[in-house]
Amino acid sequence: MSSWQHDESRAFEQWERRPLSERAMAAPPSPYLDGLNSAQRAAVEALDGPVLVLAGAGTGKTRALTARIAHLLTTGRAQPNEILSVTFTNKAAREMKDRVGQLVGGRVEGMPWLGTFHSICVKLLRRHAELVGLKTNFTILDTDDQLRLLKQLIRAENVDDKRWPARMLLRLIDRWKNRAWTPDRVPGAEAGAYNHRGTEFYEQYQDRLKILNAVDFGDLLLHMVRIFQEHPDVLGKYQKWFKYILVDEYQDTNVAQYLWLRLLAGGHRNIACVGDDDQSIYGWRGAEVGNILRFEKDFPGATVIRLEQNYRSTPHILAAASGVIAANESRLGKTLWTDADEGDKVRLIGHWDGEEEARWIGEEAEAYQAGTRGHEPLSLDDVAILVRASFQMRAFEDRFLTIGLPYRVIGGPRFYERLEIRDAMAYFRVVVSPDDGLAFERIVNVPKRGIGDKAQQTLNQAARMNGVSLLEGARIALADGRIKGKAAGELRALIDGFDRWSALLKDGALGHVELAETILDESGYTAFWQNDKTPEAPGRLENLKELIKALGEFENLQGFLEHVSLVMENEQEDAAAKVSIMTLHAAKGLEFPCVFLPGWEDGLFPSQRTMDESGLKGVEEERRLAYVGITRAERHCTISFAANRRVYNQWQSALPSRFIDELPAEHVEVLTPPGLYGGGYGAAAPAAHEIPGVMRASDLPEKASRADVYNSPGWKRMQARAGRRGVSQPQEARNMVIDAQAAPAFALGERVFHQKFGYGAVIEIEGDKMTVAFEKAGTKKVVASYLNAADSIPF
DNA sequence: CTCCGGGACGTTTTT
DNA sequence: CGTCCCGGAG
Repeated sequence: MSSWQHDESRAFEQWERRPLSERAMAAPPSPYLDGLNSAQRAAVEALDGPVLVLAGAGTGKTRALTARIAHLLTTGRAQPNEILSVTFTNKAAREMKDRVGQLVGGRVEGMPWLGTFHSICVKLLRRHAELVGLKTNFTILDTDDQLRLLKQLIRAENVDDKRWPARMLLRLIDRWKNRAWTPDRVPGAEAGAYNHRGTEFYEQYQDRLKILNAVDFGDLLLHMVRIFQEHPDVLGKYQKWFKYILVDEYQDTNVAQYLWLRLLAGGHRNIACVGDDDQSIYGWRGAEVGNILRFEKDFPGATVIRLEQNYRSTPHILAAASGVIAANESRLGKTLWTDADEGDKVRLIGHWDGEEEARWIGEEAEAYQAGTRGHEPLSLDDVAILVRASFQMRAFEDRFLTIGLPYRVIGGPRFYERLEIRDAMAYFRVVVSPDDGLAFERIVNVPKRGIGDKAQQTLNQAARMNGVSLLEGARIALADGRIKGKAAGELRALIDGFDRWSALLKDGALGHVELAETILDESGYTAFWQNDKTPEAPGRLENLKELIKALGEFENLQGFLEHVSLVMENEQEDAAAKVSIMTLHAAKGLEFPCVFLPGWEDGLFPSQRTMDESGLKGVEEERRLAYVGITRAERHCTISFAANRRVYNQWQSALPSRFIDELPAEHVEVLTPPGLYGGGYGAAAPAAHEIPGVMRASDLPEKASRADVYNSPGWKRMQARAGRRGVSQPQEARNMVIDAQAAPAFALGERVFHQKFGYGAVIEIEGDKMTVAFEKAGTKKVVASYLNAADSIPF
């Protein structure tokens, strides 16, 4: 953490140690104001009425936001529990809590109402659940549960779920909930949706949720909006209680969130929204840029503050980003500037194909690391590759695995989405909330108990006929003798298990951690994975252990379940320096000294599908994504594209992205593709251009041209080569850098284990490169340091 | 219940 | 070219 934060908290502690009389005579110190620029300061001090802070990328938004909270607290305007402060992600919430804590010297015992929209809504909804027909221990369904539920409904209506997939219906309902449309308020224009039965299914779905005592993510907001609308007394209470409201990433709010905020701010209107219309990249999942564009109309008399001084990137990078985003029509408009040193131009390079692009970027990353780019050596942690779509990652993974360049993929499946975690959670859910039929259904036959489809149908029937939960239905079916034989015995044992565990939960005889372990052991779930011989099994057991460990940090099972469905993340810190690979979406909010932006080809980026579905609006959102990508870079930014790319293993050619034309030429250095031009581009030092220390949007850039790239000698050579050979495979990798570190010794024929490919046998050894015949993944060439001896993997 | 093969599909994703 | 899902066969 930077030192100013420590200094400030120390100053505050000193202040608190002074005698009361002294403190009463002087204004409290406000060290959190130190070092803020005037716009940031304005954003901190404009406390009353609606405020919109338009915070460009890298302009110190979080700093202003946290200082604002510190200011509210220090001036005594509000107690910590009277500030409602909303973010989108848990990560953002955590960061804000940490930083506020540092600013006010840890004096604040948490801030109960600083959190994500969803976590705050859960808290509120638990208090008022009965107002929407729920019990206070309702469970939160995830996408998987939702899909299974919808599938049941669809099948019950004899609808062909091939033609009308549950996914489609789920997306539809999701969209409607994002817009705060309850089934009765879905506009007529949407009547044709899902074969004219969309609203009907929506209604059924909501009915089922109520019976299950469950909500989905959308409901968390929707229920609260409804409660606020229908119970003015409840709303009034919270309007008074939350004296100040702060919202982060306002451009990402959907209609339901907007309504929720507007209702809560309806009294005093002390609402401060921070956001950047140019970074709105979640329109496809319901975010309404309109919310931020309309702010001044929604909240008349609002103060609008622009944060425009950028502390992250060099002028060239900023100019490139500004040049691109300037092509968008609907924006509030900001002019980012910096007084940082000029730095490198944004580099642009075209490649023959995607594999060559990956190869080149791998070498560049190594060159930055070694410091042979004419700069200070960088850590691999400082290097990021940001792609439009996750399938692009594979080319990089393959390449980096081959050359032994350490990398990490950010994103991917979350911890709580893993099979074993969800199974374990389902057991806990039934114990905590016996009405949760979806959870019961999930594990009734996991591990295998001989309770197959037919038996499950019987259970469902019994539950429905008697209007009870699935668990109760199971009891009835057993008593009736409708379930017989092996299945009956197993089912009885399972139900007895749940009764026993529920009793243990109630009388608290066992700590919840022990209880959880008991459940997993007695249900046979742990043994199920211990007996499993697939390569994934050890990892899964490991994850279960982690789950139990995490459980220890909570007071009870319910709190934990909530945490896992709402919060739990999958980031194990690991010390080794690695190149980061992630999507542009995942990169929002992050920054790296060195950024590579590959795959800038029309159809890929901007994505064809977005253009087809959303036309110009879609292109604008893609352009904002480009803007987000470029503005992640602090000092080095390299954009690249490939003329040919293998898509579903077919070669396709593409034109460079239209966004490349929008890059201002004077801030871009066009490189010549490697291996074609007597050793490359490296010698060409950038001409020393005069860059004003402060950039304005008025220096509007001439556009770089695709022609620049096409006319480069390297490109022409590539074309010539293409003509000779037709569309072809890329050339074999040339001599690769051999890793100096000693390779672990493996014998020919030895059984080995690889994190990604599983088990295999070594069939060829070439220095530190092993050719391994993997049992599942086929024959691959990999670096020995990625392999373990198979017998060293614990079972 | 489990296994295998045919067929469809193949952005972005948080909570 | 893979992967995933579903349905039918064993």
